[in-house]
Amino acid sequence: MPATIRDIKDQTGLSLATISKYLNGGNVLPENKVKIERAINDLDYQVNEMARGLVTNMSRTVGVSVHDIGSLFCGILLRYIGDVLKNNGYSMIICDSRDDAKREEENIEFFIKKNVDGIIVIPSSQSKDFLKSAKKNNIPVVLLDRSITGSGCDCVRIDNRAAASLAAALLIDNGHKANAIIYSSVEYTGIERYKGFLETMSDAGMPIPEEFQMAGTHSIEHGYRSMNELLSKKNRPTAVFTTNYELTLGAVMAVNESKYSCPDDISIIGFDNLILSHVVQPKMTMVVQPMKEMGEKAAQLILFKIKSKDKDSPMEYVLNTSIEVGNSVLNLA
Amino acid sequence: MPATIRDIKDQTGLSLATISKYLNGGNVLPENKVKIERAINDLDYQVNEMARGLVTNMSRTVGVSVHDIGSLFCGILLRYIGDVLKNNGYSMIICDSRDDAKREEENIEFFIKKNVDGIIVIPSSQSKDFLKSAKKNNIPVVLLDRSITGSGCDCVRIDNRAAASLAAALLIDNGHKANAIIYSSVEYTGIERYKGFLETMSDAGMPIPEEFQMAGTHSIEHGYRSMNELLSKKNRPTAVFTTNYELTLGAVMAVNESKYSCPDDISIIGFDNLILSHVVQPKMTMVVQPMKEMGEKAAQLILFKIKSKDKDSPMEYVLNTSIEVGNSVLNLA
DNA sequence: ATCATAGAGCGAAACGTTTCGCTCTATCCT
DNA sequence: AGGATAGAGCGAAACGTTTCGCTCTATGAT
Repeated sequence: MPATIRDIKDQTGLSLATISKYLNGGNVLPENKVKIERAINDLDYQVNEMARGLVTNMSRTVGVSVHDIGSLFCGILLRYIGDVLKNNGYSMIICDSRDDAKREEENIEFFIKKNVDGIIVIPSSQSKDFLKSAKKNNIPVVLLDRSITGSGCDCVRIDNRAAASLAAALLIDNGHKANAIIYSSVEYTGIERYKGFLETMSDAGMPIPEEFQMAGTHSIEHGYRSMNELLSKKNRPTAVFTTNYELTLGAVMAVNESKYSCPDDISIIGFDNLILSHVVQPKMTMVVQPMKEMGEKAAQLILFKIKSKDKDSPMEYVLNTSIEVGNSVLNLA
Repeated sequence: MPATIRDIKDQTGLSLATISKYLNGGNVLPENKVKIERAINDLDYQVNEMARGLVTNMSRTVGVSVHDIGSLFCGILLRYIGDVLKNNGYSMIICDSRDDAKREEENIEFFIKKNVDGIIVIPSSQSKDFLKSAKKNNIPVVLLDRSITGSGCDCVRIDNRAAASLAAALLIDNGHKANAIIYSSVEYTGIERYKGFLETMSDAGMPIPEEFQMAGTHSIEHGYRSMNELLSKKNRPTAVFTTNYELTLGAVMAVNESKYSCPDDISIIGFDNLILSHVVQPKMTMVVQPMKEMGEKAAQLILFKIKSKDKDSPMEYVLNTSIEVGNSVLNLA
């Protein structure tokens, strides 16, 4: 039913090869160009991507596996990724891994079955099992947000240590001397932020005591429980750094439900400025990541990898973070 | 490089037709079945979906256009849609329309260019322009969450009037007599909720005065400004019904920043129970939609439409809502 | 014993592109 | 004027499946 290149051949009298050449950006005589364009218009022709894919072995599709499609963080990244891909004629097929390494691996298998040209992963864990099948099928992979140690993969992320240092510096500037950190110890990202924070504090002569280092999972629960624990101590910290969105959420919940208030009784500096900062009271002070840049860079990078088919040494883009100042940190200085 | 059906033919000595039949669930002799399965394993064979698609004219792909991929609401729906599709061997390609009718139309065009078998739309507006190209190409469309009047389209949604009635009934039960509504007057959904709320209140002998009917866009801003306006009135309402997630967010922000507090000075009943209800103080009372059921139903429906290739009269699934009770509504009774 | 029938297998055509290697024409240089 | 060259066009093969319509065998009924 839909028009094919053959219909265009019939209307223009040109050969399939010439028309195909035109469609793929090759040079044809101006008069022929006019003819072809008219025919395309008349017939409402659209390239059959499956036929094209069969020959070229390219689907013009990128698979994106996100650690949690229900998270705002991923949603925002997906927006920017999608924009770049679409503008380049690529579609994105999305799978949710729900923070589960096994599911993540299945997603990659699924992508391969669907003949994607490239894969972007917002990893759910440090597991690199999923890389195997991608490597085997020679499909380029770009990691976004969280890198995986020793993966040898292309990656777009922030400098997590530096970001945590920013947070530490801000607390120091505001005169806080009893500081705590609630972090995720199950991820590279979280551990880096932890290291950056501790190092900067130590360098400033204010090492963080063990009991103020709250390790745990990447979850609202961990944030919630840890904050409760901190608040119940005899010597409460004056400030807490929560190293990701979920932890920040949980910590804020805990404070809101307690008899204490922020920032008068406890200061909080969070991570990832999403909608949260507009709705909770007081307005949060947060370390923010350049979401737009991250998403766009990841998309551009995977497109480049697809086109260049290269074996170049993996690239790593490390983007800068900044602090958005709200009212959740009290000035003690 | 990857194995083809021809390699299986070589290893088993069977014909292409027989192997294809097996792959598509047809009957073959038990001994041949064993042979084929062994070959598939040995060769690590995977069907080339593009070749298959070229013949069958099916891509086993569904396009999903969401009104805002950055919204939690869409993220959650996408999770459930994705699960069902993937379990059925279908991939979903996602486009964001950012609440823009033009972009929505472009998304559909894009889907068609990509040869999707079916389309799910979480519409961004009442515009039905985008339906044209889908109809022309004979691709089934399922509307999710928001129906479009006169579209004649399959649809999965809640009964918005009934949902609003629930909210009204709860306020009435709690003895509220001065009630306001902040709603989106630019959407069918919002208008239905408005009607349901007003009707139930009228029936109870408590019609909502004009000045307590806050019409506007579907946005945090509208919720924020309207709540501020309501709070500044001499005769404040005792309760406010906010008819969607963004409006609820905005309204809560306004109250938090004001000298008033919820629920002591003003009660709020919101819509769409997302993470918000856990983090804001007090815990919100909300009308909740059955997200899982909605997503899954929409996916099942589009799969059915694709398979049955039918011209049946459009189906409409209307799901039930419920109320999740928190502490944001004061009992005056 | 003969015939009809059901089930399984097969060969070949078809799906709609791209691409390889060739021919042809027109241009430009010497 | 003759030869080299660049540019455009073309025919045909190839990509990896599915499917149509046929043949063949084995079974069961008469």
